Amino acid sequence: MPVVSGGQSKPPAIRRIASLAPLSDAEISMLARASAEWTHLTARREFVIEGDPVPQMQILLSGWVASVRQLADGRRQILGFLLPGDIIGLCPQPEPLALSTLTSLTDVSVCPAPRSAPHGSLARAYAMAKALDEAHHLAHICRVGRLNAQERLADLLLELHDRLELAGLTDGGSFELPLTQEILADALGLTQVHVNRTLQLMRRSGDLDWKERRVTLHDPSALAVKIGRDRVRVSALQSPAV
Amino acid sequence: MPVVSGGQSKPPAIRRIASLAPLSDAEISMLARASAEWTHLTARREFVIEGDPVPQMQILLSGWVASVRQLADGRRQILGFLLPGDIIGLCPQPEPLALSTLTSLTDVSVCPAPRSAPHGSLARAYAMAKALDEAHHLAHICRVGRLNAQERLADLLLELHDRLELAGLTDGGSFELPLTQEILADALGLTQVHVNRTLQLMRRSGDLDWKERRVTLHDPSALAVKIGRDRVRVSALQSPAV
DNA sequence: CGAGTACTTGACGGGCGTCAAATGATGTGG
DNA sequence: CCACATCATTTGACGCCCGTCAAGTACTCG
Repeated sequence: MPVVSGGQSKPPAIRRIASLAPLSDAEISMLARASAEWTHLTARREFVIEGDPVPQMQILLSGWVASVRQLADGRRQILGFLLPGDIIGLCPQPEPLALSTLTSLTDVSVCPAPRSAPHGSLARAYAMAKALDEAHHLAHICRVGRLNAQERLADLLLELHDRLELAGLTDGGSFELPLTQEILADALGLTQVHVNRTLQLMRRSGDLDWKERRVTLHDPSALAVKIGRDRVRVSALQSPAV
Repeated sequence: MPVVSGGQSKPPAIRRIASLAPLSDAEISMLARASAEWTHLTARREFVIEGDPVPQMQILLSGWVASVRQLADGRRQILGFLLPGDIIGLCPQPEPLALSTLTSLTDVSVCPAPRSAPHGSLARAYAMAKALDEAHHLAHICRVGRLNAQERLADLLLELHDRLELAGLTDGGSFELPLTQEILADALGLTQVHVNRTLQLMRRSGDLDWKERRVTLHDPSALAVKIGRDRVRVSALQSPAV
């Protein structure tokens, strides 16, 4: 659960938001206060529905969420994943409608996102978050449009690794991946069976390991080079991470 | 080229922007004045490069632009198309870097986009434009991830039709499509050869016609139903068009 | 009229989907 | 603590959609 830890370091979600812009102490404590009002959500709940009005802006504090579209005949496409520190309902237009359904993949906790002052650092952090969202969507188009199964898997896992790293949720190349192969398949535009086969291949070639909900990329940067992946950059002010 | 016509109706680009929010007369004439300072660009020029700083915000007045990513080994993925009335360089974050390369597919004219007052209708129009961009990107993920070749083609052509309609650039189900089959292939995650074959099929089944750079969808709404496509909606304030 | 570009068509192969079933995990109640 | 249901992973056989390679046919333009 979201515990604002005693004295040591920031909780993952806040740590990640703070990495987007140099927040003031006042802004950090706004976030800390907001995260005290967290709510809980169990796994497999559709808590935002495509086409419905977008609810109050929220911060995902812990757990994983998928942004999903379902086709009439049952096919599903996962548009992206939301990780701790990601913002829900960040839409500049008036009376926004949700562009996708949000489903909790795990137990999840969220809290209301503090309103930002017009020109403060928090507003900048939100703008960066929105831009990163867009960058991830574009990366996903490329993945699904032009990469083969192995490249898709590697590329997605590397993106998730980079994003989780900013929240302090990685341990070297290793991190928790609370997804089933079927969910990966729906994200990558593949079938569950083929994802499985591709994973076997990558395990045997030593690229990764995956047991008990934990993935280990044996050499993330080598893998990134191998498939020709660049890190995401959306602003010149940004360190060359995420 | 961009002629602010004598007395009759608004030029396509302005017409489309005005469809996003109820602009005041003052705002409309700001747009008209801005469009008088248009610049020209010939076809096949990369005028924004991925990773470079984003230039001054501009309005695409006429012509088609592709948002492109090129992989190291030569594969290309087109992330989306920009049509007259679309905004270039609309990024809220500070010192933004371009997330994709912009290539003119035809001769193109652009003009600087007027700065919007903080809470005016023009700001709302820009916010809507940004939201529509996002919606189109998400639609593209689904297309490329889960639709087969025929569905991809139909879905993309329907989207382009709907967007051009708002600019007054359609004639029933028919509109100019200044794209080669190779460019369509790069957008749809297919090969040029397979796009060709798919087009033949759809021609023979009576779904569409395409000669001399002009496509005709014989029955757009029937086609939309056939492939299970909904129109894009990003705000409750929006009429159920585009 | 020749060169370039876009479109068309055919033959063939492979990556990935489909169908089906076995094996292994996880959890719940008796 | 075991019986049993449920869910996730694994594996095999087979086939199709789409990619690849190659050649031929229009168009356009200098």
